[in-house]
Amino acid sequence: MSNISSDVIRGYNDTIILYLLMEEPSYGYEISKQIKNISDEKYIIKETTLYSAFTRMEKNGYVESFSSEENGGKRRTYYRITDSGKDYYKEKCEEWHITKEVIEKFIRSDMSVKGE
Amino acid sequence: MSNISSDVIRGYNDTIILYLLMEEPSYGYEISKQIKNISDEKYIIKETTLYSAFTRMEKNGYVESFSSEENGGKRRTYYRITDSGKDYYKEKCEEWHITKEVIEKFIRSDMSVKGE
DNA sequence: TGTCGTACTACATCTGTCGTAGTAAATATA
DNA sequence: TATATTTACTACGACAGATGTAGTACGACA
Repeated sequence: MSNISSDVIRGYNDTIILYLLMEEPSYGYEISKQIKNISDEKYIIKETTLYSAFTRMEKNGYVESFSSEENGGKRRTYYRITDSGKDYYKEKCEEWHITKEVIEKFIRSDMSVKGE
Repeated sequence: MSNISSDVIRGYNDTIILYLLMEEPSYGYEISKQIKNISDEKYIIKETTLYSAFTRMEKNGYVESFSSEENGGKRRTYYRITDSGKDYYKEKCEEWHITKEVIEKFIRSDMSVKGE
């Protein structure tokens, strides 16, 4: 129903993006559509959040960028995940299980409406 | 093993504190010890994070503070959850299930070591 | 007497998200 | 053919929450 904010997911945006880049190299617009689709419209990442994540991750060495103009002439900046990025993704997956368990100790499931 | 950072839990610190305040009114030091114990030392909230959360939540009307000097003479600032705080907690619980589902669509469980 | 545990407060900095705005090419529609 | 919409970004400032560092002060224990 309600769509969640980037702020709630903060710290996992990079992970989400890296997950998609593990399938194949991609670019901003495509990634944002995939996040929207996969999350059933529940999470729509802001453009600025997405592009700043790319910049940050390239700086950290988790992704590499390259340009392509093969298609139609419209230039895009593609990103490819690096080995370091894969390691980081893996770490985040491990951390997620711990984080989830911790948070759930403080969530009363009887107070929330399951499903939607 | 590794203990998680507040940043990952960002947006859920208030929820965690409110959960504990639903049991009974409490104060900073006590809350921080409870978080540490309940999370099996996996999450140790920073003092500054905790106290700024109190200030923010009091401003938002989720908690009310009161002083007590009954015990030993050592003064403490206690916090009590308000009805508004209970509503907020409930909302956050509902949001959590959505957030969790969304994030898990981007987590490869085969890449993470279960248990620890 | 000094250290440790308790119980905070103040303040400056950092990081990631958000809002607003603007550019520009490609494609759809009228 | 003209215009609107979609695609694909970039720039920049604001903001909120977390962090680091530091300092205060009282009580208990050795």
